[in-house]
Amino acid sequence: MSQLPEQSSPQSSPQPSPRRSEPPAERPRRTAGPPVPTSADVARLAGVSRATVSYVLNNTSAVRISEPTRRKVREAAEELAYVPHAAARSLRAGHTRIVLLPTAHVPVGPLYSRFLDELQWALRRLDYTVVQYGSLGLDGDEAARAWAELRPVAVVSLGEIALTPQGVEILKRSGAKAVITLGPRRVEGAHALVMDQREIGGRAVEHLLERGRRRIGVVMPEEPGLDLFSEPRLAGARAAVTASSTGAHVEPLPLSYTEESAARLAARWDGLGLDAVYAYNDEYAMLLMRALQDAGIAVPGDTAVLGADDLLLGRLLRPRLSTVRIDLVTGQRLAALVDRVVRDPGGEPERHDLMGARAVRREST
Amino acid sequence: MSQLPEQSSPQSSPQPSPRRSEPPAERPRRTAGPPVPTSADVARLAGVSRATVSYVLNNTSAVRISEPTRRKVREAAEELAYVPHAAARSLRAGHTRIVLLPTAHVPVGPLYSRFLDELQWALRRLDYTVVQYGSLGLDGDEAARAWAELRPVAVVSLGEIALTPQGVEILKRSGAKAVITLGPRRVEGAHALVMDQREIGGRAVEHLLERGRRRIGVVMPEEPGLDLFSEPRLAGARAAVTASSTGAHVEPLPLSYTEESAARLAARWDGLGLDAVYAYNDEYAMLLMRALQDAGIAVPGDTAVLGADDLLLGRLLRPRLSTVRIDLVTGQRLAALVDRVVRDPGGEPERHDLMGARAVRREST
DNA sequence: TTGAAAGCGATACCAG
DNA sequence: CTGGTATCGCTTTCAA
Repeated sequence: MSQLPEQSSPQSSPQPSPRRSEPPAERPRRTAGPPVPTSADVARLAGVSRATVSYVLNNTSAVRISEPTRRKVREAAEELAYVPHAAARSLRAGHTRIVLLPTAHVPVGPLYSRFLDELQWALRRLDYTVVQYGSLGLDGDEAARAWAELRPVAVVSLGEIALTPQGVEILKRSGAKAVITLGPRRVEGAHALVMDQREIGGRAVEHLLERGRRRIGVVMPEEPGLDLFSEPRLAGARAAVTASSTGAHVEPLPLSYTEESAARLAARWDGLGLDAVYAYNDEYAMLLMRALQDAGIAVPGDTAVLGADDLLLGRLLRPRLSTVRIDLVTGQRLAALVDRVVRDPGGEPERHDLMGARAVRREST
Repeated sequence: MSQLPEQSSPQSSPQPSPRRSEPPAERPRRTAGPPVPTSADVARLAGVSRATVSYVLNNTSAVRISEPTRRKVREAAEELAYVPHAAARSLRAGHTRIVLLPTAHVPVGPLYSRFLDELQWALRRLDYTVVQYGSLGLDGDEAARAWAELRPVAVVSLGEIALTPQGVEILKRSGAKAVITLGPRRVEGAHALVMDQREIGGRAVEHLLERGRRRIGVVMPEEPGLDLFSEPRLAGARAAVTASSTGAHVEPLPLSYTEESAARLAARWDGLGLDAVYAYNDEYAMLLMRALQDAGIAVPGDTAVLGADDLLLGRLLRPRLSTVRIDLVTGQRLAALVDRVVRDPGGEPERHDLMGARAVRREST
């Protein structure tokens, strides 16, 4: 089974007087395949102790190892293609450097993608191991428990999975120094950073009010998972109307991302008596705008259409799509924040505004 | 620094006469915070042994535990919010159920997103732990080593990170049962499934030839990372031209995803003498089509424009965008494949065609 | 400068 | 039916 000579007889090197009962030479734990080299294998090949191997490979500064020894160890490691076992290491260390990012859906949109890329890159530079944990179809506590098994030092929830206060508690008790919500949800039972989606809805409505519109539709995507974003945006829209004391009206408009759904909505548009619509984001806005135009409704003449995300594609339509531009925090800044919280978990849950939003008028409003 | 009483003075308690050198009450391994409960804690609270705890919590069938004991254990676990330590478990077990998906960029496009969601979901149902490992800015072997540290049972590379034959070797020697490339690259040194991007370019050109076009531009995105996809698509386009023996011509057209770049390309369009363009995907196609129209070039009159991915948004432009529809393998099928290879790693590296592509004519060609 | 050995947490043997 | 206990791979004192 094992082809490595030194594995064939574990007790070949005569042990003067084995106090403990000799295990009967059976170790077929690994279902098959060549055995994975361990630091002990490296030590054996290099003719040194495991401790020395560890010192060399980790460049331990507290200890001086002769250069020849170092080379022998490195060469042995190279030859065996030795890769340290992260689980064993972190078990021993008592902690990991894992930053866990739960993901349900891969977040949509180039904005989010870029942000994620930045975040990962910055965290890696801070020597964290970034792990996105696929959590599709797990509910709150179930998910939290699954994440906790990995003993991450930090969890940055992008908001696609509902993180409950109990979930946060589970994570913290499993050793997570930082649990950070980055999304539409309010602060949970613990450390959390808020990316307030309401601001987007607010800016959208303010813009439409400035343009003189008073009966405002707000598109609510029917796709699952998006309500975490769309609900707060609607709330923000409502708040903005109230604050404006213009007596304007906000009307939620369910819409799914298909041409049929858009056409159906457009068909009953006249009956709705709206003079503007904030369409959740640019994609829904483009879809709806086309449907409205096809139904003979003039944009922005009869109805203003406003998106969000400032996609390049929105500029390709005629009229060019007005939008709410979202300035996300840079991944680098968030990474720094994660690092700070990890190093000093004591602080109170802070509320950071990680997002700015402002309307960009083009031609559709 | 630490506010925990037992931490305040490590050597304060006088040591009477310990038989063994008493570890001086110091275990500040965990930098601070409440200690994470272990199965030993659960055992203590429940008044049983750790073994029993393990049996109960894992529903070990080979052993019968009385119902009262079970309840005690469960309650203790609940009370302590006990979560098993994945590292310890897999260390003991000698293997993990981790399927590692390296990610550099979050893949763009709804097609890919849906596919990833499906894959994750299906793998979870097969009881794998899906981990996306952020690998931005790691080169081949470096990345492979980092992945290998987690001892994944399988690695499914979506093709954003260049996986070298050595990388594959490293992974396999670290115990990975299945290493699967799913992308434009050819089969590596090991198990690999091929998603041949050339087919897309091929279908695109065939469609344009059928429509009577002979001088065909092929957009090559200048964005980094995309060349892994665009190069094979171009190769496929060339192959299709050759196979057709129409004497048609293919012209690569560098383009970056900005209006300026598109405008610049459109400005020199007449000089290029092309009567069709396959624009990599729908997004680039939409961008270019608008630029061409703004430059007074008729689509499809003067030039046919073809995208790929069949995005909904392509139908919103006028003329509606023709496209190459890509039928990706379902995540479920790939998950099953992963599972099969994991269970029987012996088989030869297979080459599966995981993708179909066909042109969909709308109005732009 | 190097080596021996104690554990980190969970599991699965083998006695009782 | 339950409880010791050896073990996985690695780091880190402590001794030599």
